[in-house]
Amino acid sequence: MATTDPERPGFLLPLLLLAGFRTLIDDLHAELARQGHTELRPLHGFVLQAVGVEGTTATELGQRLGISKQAAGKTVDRLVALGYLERVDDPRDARRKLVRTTARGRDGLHRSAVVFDQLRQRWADTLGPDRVAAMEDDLRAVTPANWFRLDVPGWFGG
Amino acid sequence: MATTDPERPGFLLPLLLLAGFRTLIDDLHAELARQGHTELRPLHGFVLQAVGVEGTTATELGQRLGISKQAAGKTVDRLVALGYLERVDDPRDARRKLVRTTARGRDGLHRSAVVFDQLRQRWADTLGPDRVAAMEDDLRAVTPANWFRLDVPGWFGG
DNA sequence: TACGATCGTCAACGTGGTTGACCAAATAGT
DNA sequence: ACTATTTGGTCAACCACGTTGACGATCGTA
Repeated sequence: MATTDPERPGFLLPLLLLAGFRTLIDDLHAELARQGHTELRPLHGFVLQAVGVEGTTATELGQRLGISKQAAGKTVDRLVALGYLERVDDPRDARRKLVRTTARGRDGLHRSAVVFDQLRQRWADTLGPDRVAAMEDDLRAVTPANWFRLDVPGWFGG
Repeated sequence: MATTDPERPGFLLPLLLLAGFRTLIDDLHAELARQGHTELRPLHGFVLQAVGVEGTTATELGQRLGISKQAAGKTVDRLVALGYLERVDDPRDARRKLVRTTARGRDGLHRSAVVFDQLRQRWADTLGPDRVAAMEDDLRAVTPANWFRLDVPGWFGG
């Protein structure tokens, strides 16, 4: 039975994980803003990623993000208004409306991937590539696989 | 100039950090609910922690959490309604209203600390104590020190 | 004493989440 | 072929959390 090291109380771990997440996301969006994507919010990037290049429907998007289809629809509305997504009628099913990324959406998506790679590289430069890889492997070992719930605002707040 | 390993794209790192954070917080609140604190939301635990055992004012709480005093006041309202906080007039300054934890609040705070220690221990059992410590040290090295902004819902969503 | 800074609160609003209800369209069953 | 059920999208009402602006009440100070 190991006792708790008073130097390393358990509550620090989640704070550090959140700080790491937030640092990456803030750095990403600072850089995206510099590259012209000033309106993009953290949430939007994840939604864009979830829509992907093939497109989806609002209902399916909701399932992917772990939120209701109504919430997904609202977020799509906003991203449509911002010019990142578009709705297209599905010729094979008049009920469905396909949600697709626009050229601007794909640009944001591509730039995000590039910046994320750069940020990871920056961490690797600071910590060493093996330490970053170890962190990823360790986190994978203690978190459910293929996890992707994006209802962060509602989850955290309530 | 290192190139990006296609096996380890940069966007995975923030997802894993978020997943780690969320896993810990979800496990904490599942256990707290089991111990009688069913109404506590993730945000509330942090607010409780920020109030501390000495108490504060809404304005100071807002500064600690990185949110406006109005937002802090609203959250205090909710935690008062839930029985975790109480407001007391400051006898030395009629403008100020001290926010203090109730007995129930202190109970939740204490249980949270215990559960967080247990969860960290569980990670140490899985990964090895050195790996958890390394993760903490590494995260500390790449995040701003003494960071504590808790405006997560508004930050992420917008 | 009068003035400026501070504390708490009220009001209005934006954003993201929920559930319930509903219509239209596709699919399944008799 | 005609119902009956399921499915996709939207509208409406609501809650939680954040924002800014305004405004009394109180404190500290010039």
